[in-house]
Amino acid sequence: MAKNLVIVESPAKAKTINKFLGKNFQVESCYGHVKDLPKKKLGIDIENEFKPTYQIIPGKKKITKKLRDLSETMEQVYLATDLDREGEAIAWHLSQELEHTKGGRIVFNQITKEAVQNAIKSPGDININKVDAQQGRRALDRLVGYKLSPLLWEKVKRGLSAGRVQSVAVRLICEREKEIEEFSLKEYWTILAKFSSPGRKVILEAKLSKVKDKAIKILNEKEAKELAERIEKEKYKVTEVKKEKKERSPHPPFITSTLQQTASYYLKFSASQTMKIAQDLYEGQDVGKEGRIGLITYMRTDSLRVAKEAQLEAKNYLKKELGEEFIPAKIPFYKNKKSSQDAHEAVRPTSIFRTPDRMKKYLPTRHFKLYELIWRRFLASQMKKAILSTVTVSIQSEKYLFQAEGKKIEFPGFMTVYKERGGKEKILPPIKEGEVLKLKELVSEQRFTQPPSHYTEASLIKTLEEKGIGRPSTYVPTIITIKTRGYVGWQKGKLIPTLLAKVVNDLLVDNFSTILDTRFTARMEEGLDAVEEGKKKWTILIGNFYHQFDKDLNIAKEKMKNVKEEGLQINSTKCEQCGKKMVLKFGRYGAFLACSDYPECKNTRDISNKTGVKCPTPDCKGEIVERTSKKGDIFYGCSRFPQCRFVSQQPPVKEICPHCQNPFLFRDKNGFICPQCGEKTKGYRIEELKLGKIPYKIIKKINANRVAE
DNA sequence: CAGTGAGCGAGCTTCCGCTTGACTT
Repeated sequence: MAKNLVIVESPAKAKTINKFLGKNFQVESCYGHVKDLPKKKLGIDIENEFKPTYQIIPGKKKITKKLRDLSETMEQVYLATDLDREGEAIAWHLSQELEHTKGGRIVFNQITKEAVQNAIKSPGDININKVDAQQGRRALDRLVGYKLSPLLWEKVKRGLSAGRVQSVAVRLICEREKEIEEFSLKEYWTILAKFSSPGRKVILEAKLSKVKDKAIKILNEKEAKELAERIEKEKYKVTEVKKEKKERSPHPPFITSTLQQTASYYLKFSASQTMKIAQDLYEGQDVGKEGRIGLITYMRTDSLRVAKEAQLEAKNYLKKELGEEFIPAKIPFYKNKKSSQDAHEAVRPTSIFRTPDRMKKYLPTRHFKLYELIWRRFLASQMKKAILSTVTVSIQSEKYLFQAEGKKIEFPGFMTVYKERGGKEKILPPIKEGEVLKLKELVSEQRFTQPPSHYTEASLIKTLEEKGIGRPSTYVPTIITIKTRGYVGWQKGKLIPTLLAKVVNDLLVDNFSTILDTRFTARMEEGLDAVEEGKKKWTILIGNFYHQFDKDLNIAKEKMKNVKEEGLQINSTKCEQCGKKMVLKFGRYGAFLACSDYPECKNTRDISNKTGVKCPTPDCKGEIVERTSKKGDIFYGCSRFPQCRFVSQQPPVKEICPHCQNPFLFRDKNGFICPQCGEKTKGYRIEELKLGKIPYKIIKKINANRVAE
């Protein structure tokens, strides 16, 4: 029987460490937090120095009892929870619930035999300042969440929620939407020339970049045509061939946020899919002789740190498999962000020698793809920089400057295993300074300045992470929460704020500007750091915050618009029964218009965003309206539903049909489709003309961003 | 890919952060 108990947070970690410690040790997991504030009550005694009431989390009673019973039979009990704030609090909670914790508090931030054995040799005490920082964080989140949410139940709709993280996330999404709505597209044109070198078959494509030493600015088709005519009349020669060498460094290994972003970009995984699959890889897969083994390190981390052992292994692998020339002179070091809690390593393969090729037959497709991505990213991070050479060719006439850019990989370095965006080579034909060129063809292309894009899960997580809002374990749950509350809808992977989100966000920003500030969390963290350093009591920190918050709350209770009772006037729609104003309210099925004279007049009306687009169904007199499904997906359907059942996931685009001149098109797989005549069209059309002696093409774009209002 | 909110009223909704396995349909 083992004499000593070691408690860690994750069962997979327990299993690994069990192997390191031998027969005298039993390693068990507490599965995260075991105690917390009660769910149904505030659990913070505001009158009494914010004294928290903790209870064993209902679902954790069994595991807590198991650990307590075990602790009775053990000589030493070591608390080996994570070394971050939350881990310290878990250790503290465990120390309250167990028979004894004589072994003490031990910490390690990488799961290697040496690190764990060293930790056992030098136990310490629970760091109460760190625990207090956690208590401060917990209390603040509870106060904000459990005071703001009920205010919203009273003022807007039952079941709503607000919090330090989710409300800022919603704010970001709302503000981005506003920028997009306010963006006005500006048309501009580019001109591309194809040159040939006399006597050779070489064709060089170059972009017009300057007119009489000034940057080009072509605003419309007429200007483009006039310019093309003048360009055609001049003589051209190569005035400069500029070569440069550039180094490109590999990305650091993955942390949770970058893993989610990159898997979204390359593999089209949702953030929660990525986490689920990564969890499977972490917990272990059956891989032949080795049996069931964890393939990657822990996937919820904010640290770029890599165990020395893993770096040496990577070096060995490179030496054996790729060659010494890929090994950098110095072992790479990636510096963490200030906000990193550094409890776990970066996400990396547990052994670089378990190559994706070898693992392939043991893994389902998606698991394989994610493993390969993690494996490549890590190996790349341990490799030499790539060296690229660029060449810029300038072709000039008296008035015009054209430029062509080429790119060549001189030494691929890390790019051998990890391809990047924009990493493609473009080789220009050999060309010398002073060479006279002949203009063969001109192409004018219509373009539009593009509005900022909607947030996706991945880009929202990126922004939150950059601002230090939320933690690796909460990015996915936060997104799920704001979706289930009805604050955001889906449209092709884009996060679109609902009317509800906009109304709630305006109320919160107006009344609680401090908390809704994107820098609020960073400021809170500074305060918590002071607590952790023993410079400030957590109760004073929270007291200062609550003092102002309570004032804001009281003002808001008085003055905040009660949308639930009065509704919100959003347009000049009149009630067709009594002539009074119709106002916006939020019901079980989303937003609707109600008569402002309720309860005297009980008239209600559906709200839908009109697009001004005719229904494409033959003989249907309906109009396309934007709607939201039960699941929160945004779609476009006929206003005559259920008589007409036309639906489209694609929004109508404000572009003229080249066939019938109907002013709206829908997006289609390969381009666009006209709702009036059914004509399919690509995303552009090309007009071919003759300009003097040379062919001249005009490419006009269909701008998919010009969504009909 | 969507059909409904307001008859009445008791009881209830909610935060962020740490971790998965044990439930039923």
